[in-house]
Amino acid sequence: MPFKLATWNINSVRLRLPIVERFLTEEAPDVLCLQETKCPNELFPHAAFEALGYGHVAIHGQKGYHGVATISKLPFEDVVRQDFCAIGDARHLSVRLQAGDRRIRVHNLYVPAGGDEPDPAVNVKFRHKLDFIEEMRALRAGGEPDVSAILVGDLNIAPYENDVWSHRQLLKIVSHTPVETEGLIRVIEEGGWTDLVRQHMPEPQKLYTWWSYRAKDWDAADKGRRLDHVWSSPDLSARLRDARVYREARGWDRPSDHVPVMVALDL
DNA sequence: ATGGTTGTGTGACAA
Repeated sequence: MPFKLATWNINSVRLRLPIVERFLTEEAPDVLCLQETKCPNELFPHAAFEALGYGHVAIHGQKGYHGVATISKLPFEDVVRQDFCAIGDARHLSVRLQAGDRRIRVHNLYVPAGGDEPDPAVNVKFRHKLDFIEEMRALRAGGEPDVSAILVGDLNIAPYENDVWSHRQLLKIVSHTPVETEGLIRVIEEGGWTDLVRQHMPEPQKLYTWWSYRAKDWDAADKGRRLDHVWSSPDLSARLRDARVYREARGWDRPSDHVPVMVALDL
């Protein structure tokens, strides 16, 4: 049995419980990393996950905005919540677990969206996003001796040309500007990470994980972006068996604007 | 260029 790990920006874990339960039942990942839970810690729906066999849940939530959670069939040896940019946002959570013969650090991240104006001088949200990416450079695939690493999440950046519906038309749109895409690729390269989804489905294949709620017909227009990512250390990328984007989840009842992304590793 | 939708928690803001 492969080790399966998924990431999903759920846009309210409480409102989306029915489709999260559907995904867990149908696909049975060992670990599911959620972003935008929008749920204070004391209101997190633990019982629903426990009932499906996910007895190990680490949360980092806040009221109203942001929030990440890592839901697992496997126990955690360690949980860390990092306060990126020191402003108290719940945007990072990492756990260490044992899968097969590996110990794995799993980072779950929700990178700031960055607002509409891609100019850090006039838009503090964009400044925050660029600062956040800078701080991510400290996350290394080989950060701990004898521990493999996975980094997932809604990184709110589509780094490659075919991660957006039109490279040319999105070059000045936040999520695909050169300062963001180059910054994220530097995090990948300096950190020793491998983009598992692109390893499995290389450019120039178009790949999207997000479609705006604002489009009249998201499926027909298909103006998507690949904002959700799964990276790993090289020892794990050598064990990659499968990577999938669950496009169909965008059409489920009361969907998130993001869909799940899952990898399977032979461990 | 503009406006389009969704969620939290019932306002204004974030995405």
